[in-house]
Amino acid sequence: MLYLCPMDIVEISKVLSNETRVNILKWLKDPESNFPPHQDIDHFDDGVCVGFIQDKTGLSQSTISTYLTAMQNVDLVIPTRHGKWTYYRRNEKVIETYINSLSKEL
Amino acid sequence: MLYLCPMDIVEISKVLSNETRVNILKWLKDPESNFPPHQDIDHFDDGVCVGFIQDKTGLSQSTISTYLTAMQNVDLVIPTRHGKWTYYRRNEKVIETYINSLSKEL
DNA sequence: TTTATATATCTAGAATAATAGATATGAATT
DNA sequence: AATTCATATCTATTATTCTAGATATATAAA
Repeated sequence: MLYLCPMDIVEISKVLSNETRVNILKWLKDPESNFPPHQDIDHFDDGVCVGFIQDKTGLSQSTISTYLTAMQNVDLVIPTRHGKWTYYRRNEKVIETYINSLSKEL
Repeated sequence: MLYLCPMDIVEISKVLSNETRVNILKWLKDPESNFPPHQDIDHFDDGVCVGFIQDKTGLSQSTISTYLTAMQNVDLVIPTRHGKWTYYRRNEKVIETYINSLSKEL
């Protein structure tokens, strides 16, 4: 079983202390039912493009991009570039490790 | 199994997005080894007094009192007054429910 | 090779959090 | 009842986060 260090736990908690960012993580659990189908790609294997996430939140493009970058910085999500689009998917390993760490540390 | 609503999850995450507050929660898990013995009371059944927690953090009295009040507001800790002192202990039920909720929601 | 599109980054203002000093409250002590 | 002690609350300052508009970049399309 893997655990995060205290600092990483706090950093991830910061990211999760915002309702929009938590929602994004939740939506990415089931892209099929939370987002329209992509055009260039007929699957969600690499996640969801920024524009779809932005549309769903109603916040500005720059805000959502900033959020996703923050989530990526603590490895909660993984970006993949396909042409003009960046797709973001959950990093299940880190999410699980974070919860394990809370269970142990907290 | 009990779960918290999304708003409560975010509010608790906010409290946990600060290293000092996370440390306080951790220290309260094992008061015997983290704090000196109380004078008026020879046990930690109701938790630890504010002064001891303040000493351990090195932050000001008002800051620690504010932190503990914030933790109490989301039910992470339970205060008990004995004479001049307020003792704070962990609310294990809420901590467990928070982790359960993350496991399910996240 | 200009133009359009998607995303990222920069810049800045508004909102919130961190933090401590001063003051208030509540309980014990003198 | 005046004093002391522990904690809480008020007030103010600084630091950080939120958020969006403007701009930059990277890719695709014309």
